Amino acid sequence: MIWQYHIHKNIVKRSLEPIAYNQDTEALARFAKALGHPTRIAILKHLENQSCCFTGDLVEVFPLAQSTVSQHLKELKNVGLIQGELKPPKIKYCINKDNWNKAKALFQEFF
Amino acid sequence: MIWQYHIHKNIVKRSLEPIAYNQDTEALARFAKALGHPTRIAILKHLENQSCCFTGDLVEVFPLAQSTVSQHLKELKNVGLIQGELKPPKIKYCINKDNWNKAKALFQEFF
DNA sequence: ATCATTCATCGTAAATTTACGATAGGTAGT
DNA sequence: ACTACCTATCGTAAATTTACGATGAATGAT
Repeated sequence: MIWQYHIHKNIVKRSLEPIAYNQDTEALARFAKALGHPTRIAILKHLENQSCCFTGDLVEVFPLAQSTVSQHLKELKNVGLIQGELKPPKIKYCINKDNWNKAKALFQEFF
Repeated sequence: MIWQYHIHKNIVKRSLEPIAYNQDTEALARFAKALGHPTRIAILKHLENQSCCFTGDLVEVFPLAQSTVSQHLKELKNVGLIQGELKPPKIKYCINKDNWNKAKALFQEFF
């Protein structure tokens, strides 16, 4: 049964170079990915109601560590759906209308 | 410097019980997550054009292993965005209109 | 019954995500 | 300068995702 050893040695060669999809497809997937966690959806819904809020507010709303909330905010910021404004000693987060509308348009076009 | 040992022994207690968000938030996040990969977006766009297609067609379109394409299809099927119909020896995949419209409505309401 | 075709599933490796506590940084007030 | 406050970042563990090749299951044809 020596062959078993060889069979289980299937080293996978991963295609390093990512597939180049068209711009809209990539953008839509990026937005969708950012929306792909209930906490982030909830954060955005909260921001839509309040228009703006501070990190601390969210930490009180969600039963999550402050660092975890911060991480979710970072992701939303990275795709551009929100933006932070320094209001010392706090940071005020708002929806980034431009990119919000971009995302909206992409989803509308898609569906 | 014995304390270093203890400092680095920060075992994380993960909150096992997931947060209960409201139904729509969960559903929207689930759909968004499924759309959160460019390949899956591309597959759905393809299905919108063709109305339907076979797994094999997609394997030719994308530079991905057959098993990988199949896995993406499975995820789309799991959230209900597509459905498969046996057309031996192939399987014909189409968009699931009901759930597609459900997703559409959730995104529209959200934006 | 056997074979070819088509696709799903298994097993696995690497990468990424998600959560936490601990720590660092930046600003306002004392 | 020191302190208090708020938030970002670091380091890490566990879970999940994404990719592959190999295998298995189901059907139609020979």
